[in-house]
Amino acid sequence: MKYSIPRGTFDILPNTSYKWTYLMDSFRSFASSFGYREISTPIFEVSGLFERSSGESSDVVQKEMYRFTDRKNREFALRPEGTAPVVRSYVENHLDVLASRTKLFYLGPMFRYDRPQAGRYRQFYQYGIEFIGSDNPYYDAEVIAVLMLWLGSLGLKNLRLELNSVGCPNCSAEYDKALQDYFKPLLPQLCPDCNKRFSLKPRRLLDCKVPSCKALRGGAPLQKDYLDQPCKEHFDQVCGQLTAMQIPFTLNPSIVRGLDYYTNTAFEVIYDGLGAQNSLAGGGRYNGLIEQIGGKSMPAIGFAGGFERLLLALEAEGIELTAEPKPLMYLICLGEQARTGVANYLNALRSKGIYVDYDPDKNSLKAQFKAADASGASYAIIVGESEIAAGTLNLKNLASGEQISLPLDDGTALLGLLGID
RNA sequence: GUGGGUGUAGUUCAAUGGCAGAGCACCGGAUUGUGGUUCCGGGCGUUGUGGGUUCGACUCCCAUCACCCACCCCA
Repeated sequence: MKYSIPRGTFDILPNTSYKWTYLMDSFRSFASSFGYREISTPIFEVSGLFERSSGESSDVVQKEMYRFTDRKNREFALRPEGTAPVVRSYVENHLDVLASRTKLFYLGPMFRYDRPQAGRYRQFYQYGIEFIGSDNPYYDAEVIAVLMLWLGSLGLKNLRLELNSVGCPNCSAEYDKALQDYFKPLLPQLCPDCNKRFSLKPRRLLDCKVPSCKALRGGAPLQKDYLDQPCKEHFDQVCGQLTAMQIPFTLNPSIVRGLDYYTNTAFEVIYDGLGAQNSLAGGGRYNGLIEQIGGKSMPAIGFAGGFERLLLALEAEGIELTAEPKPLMYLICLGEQARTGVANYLNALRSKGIYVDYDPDKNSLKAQFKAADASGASYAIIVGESEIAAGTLNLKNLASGEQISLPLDDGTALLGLLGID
């Protein structure tokens, strides 16, 4: 019986896994220097956590969650996003008592039952940070800065940061009403999806892609005209902070985050040229979420980004962050006696962190040299019967062809020569 | 969930209803003690799967599965 991988998932094979490792390490160290510390939560949680936080009506909850019950009929879901679990952990472990400001980052797989597409998978990997504990607009800018500066540090150029404020529960309700007033007479001309959006999430009317719908929203009321005074001030200050940090952004009034918990600042990083799924990362403020999940009221802001799309973007710009690891040396043996005599030496080098390639099934000198070249090794170590007898080895520089003789010791002679200790 | 496209060797692709092939990769060899180039040799693969039409199907039809792309949604 042959098995195949579940739809919408992928294996990270050795020929690309090193890129993933590099990116993850890079994110870890970048976030760390801004004071964020790693948190890891389970891959599944009680379903109610996501229903309450993301919103019962959100697509993620309605049709994209992988749900299951365990033997005692408890209802769980594979996590579709990272913020709710982090906040759950924050509340459950009383991190708010330990410090008034909490800076967290996370990495890991998320799960959504979507139709797979370019840049969209059913199991996908996200990186993200969450800042909890202050409504200071500086932190909005800091969170965005971590994201933009990190992406910039990888060498990406064609990025666009789009910014909006979705207001607080008070003023956003008023805005929704204004939108409905505007669109109500236009309903017969709008697409069926927009007709659903009208009552469910009026804001979604603003980012429909149907041309006829696009044409009708020219005179729609703008969010910024409906922000109340505190929300407006907050947003202005966020913009000011970003400008001071020299992080370019564009205002986009139609940015609507898909999950219900967002308040005030909402942003998205767009990378054109990835196909339809052009959102590299997104996030925003969620001042009401912590209380909603059972903690005490705490302002917070965060973002999440997708590794798959990031890798696509890097590839699109031809950016090679790191090369596939290659062996430093290739061990060539002639004869059984040499193989036996060199086994311990091979282990000694490898134990000291030297990547040495070796294949005991290849016999001819020619085949072993071919393998050494193919492996990309810089040096060949050549040992035959006469070397064993003399207690020496030959070290050959594969690029220059230069060859010298060294003692077959515990590796110190070789490592010393190469300046590795 | 809806629509369009595509499934042939490890891979990239040929084969117009009439014998399933090539490049690359891989393995072996050209006096098992000095490589990369070159040369020679090495492929019966359920043509994604299951049905159907036909004397005959990789080719046409139906179904199904998978992948790609788009809608939707979002990372």
